[in-house]
Amino acid sequence: MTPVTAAKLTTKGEDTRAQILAAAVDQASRCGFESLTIGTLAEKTGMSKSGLFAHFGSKQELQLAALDEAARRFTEEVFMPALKAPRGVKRLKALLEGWITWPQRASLPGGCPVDVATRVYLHTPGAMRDAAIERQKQLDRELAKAVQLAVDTGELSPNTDPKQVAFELAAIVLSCYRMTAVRGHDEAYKYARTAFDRLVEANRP
Amino acid sequence: MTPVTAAKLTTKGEDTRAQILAAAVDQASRCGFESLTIGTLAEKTGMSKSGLFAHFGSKQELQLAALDEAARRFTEEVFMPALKAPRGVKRLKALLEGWITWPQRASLPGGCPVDVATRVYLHTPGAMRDAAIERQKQLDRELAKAVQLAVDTGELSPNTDPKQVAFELAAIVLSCYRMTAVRGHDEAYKYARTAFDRLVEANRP
DNA sequence: GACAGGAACGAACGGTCGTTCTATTCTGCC
DNA sequence: GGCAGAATAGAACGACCGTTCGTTCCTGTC
Repeated sequence: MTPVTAAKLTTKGEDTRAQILAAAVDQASRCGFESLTIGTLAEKTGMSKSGLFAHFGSKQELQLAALDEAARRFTEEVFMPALKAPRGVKRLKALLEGWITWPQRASLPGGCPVDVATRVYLHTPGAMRDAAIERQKQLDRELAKAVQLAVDTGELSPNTDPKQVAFELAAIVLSCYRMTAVRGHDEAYKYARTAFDRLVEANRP
Repeated sequence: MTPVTAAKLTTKGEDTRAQILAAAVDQASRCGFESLTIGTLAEKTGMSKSGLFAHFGSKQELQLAALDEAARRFTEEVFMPALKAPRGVKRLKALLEGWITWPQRASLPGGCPVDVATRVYLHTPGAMRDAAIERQKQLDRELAKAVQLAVDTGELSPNTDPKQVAFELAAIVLSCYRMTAVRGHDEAYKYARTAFDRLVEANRP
């Protein structure tokens, strides 16, 4: 019964661990990282609590692993694709589009899981909070870099403060997520795109 | 031992209830509404679990009451003071200032509790989610009204879409809260104020 | 001072949580 | 094919959760 279509790249343990994490990210996106109970997750994956637990050793490790997995997916499904767009404003636009539409595309009904994690743990000191903040810092740096490239191409004014624009880009995304829940996707996307256009326009040379 | 400094305006029950809610808002702001356990709150107020519980009848009622109380405070401490500023851009500015600095001023280390509640319950259906979303809708309406006044005074272009500007104002606040946690108050305020100025400038007649 | 009603307490409930332990099944390697 | 070790199961634990119940205390009224 061993699959012959591919050479074995992972042990069984790594495989189930990946399955668990996929379910965990889904669950965390749906109902927040706080809702990541061992029991629920065990039921969802058809495992026993103890069997699942053994893969992580503690609930915190499970949560941290789920956060890592979510961040990995964000990089893979939002950030990397945007790099295919030519550097400059087009790439910023691709980044925004990917970012705001990702939850819908990736069937993450709770919205960007990293965002969810940050929201939940921002004010409760601990390892999860530290990890979430670190992710956000990293994101800020990447965002500012992408803005700087748009300055370098001459599409944005040399006086542009990349960190300021990164702040406003994040602002658009956060407000978009909020409005998605309050008024639905369509309206949220519309406002976000208009805000982006105005942000770019305001920083033209 | 009855206080004689004032006529009795509240019964003892109402008084302790208010004390409980004050502690609840503080706790919710610190660690999120999910952390509002009966036991923790009882310990914090020096009451017994059952004595505290009797005031609300269920945990959900307690949470809803705490959300109401937080919203009431927001209205009282952020929205109403801003109405003292002359209608138009100055009032918008006052609103933003009050909004972003409120958590610090009111010793709400977890940030605006209504925002925290929205973040936590946005994706978990139930009464708390409904209540939080209703608050946000209400806030959007008030924001758009305030923007409309700035159009009426001629400070903003007649072509201005008040809902769009309200979206971007909320965006600034959300990004400011995020950055407060990531990089501290000073930097967050600076970016927020710059973003506000740009937003106003972009909508000049 | 007796009394009624609200306010608060203390103990206990069933349930779920994360975690631990031991036992069993499965997998990969010689 | 057999064996070591990983992977999983099952039962049980102490802690805490929200909630209930009966009792006690306080407060205002006659």
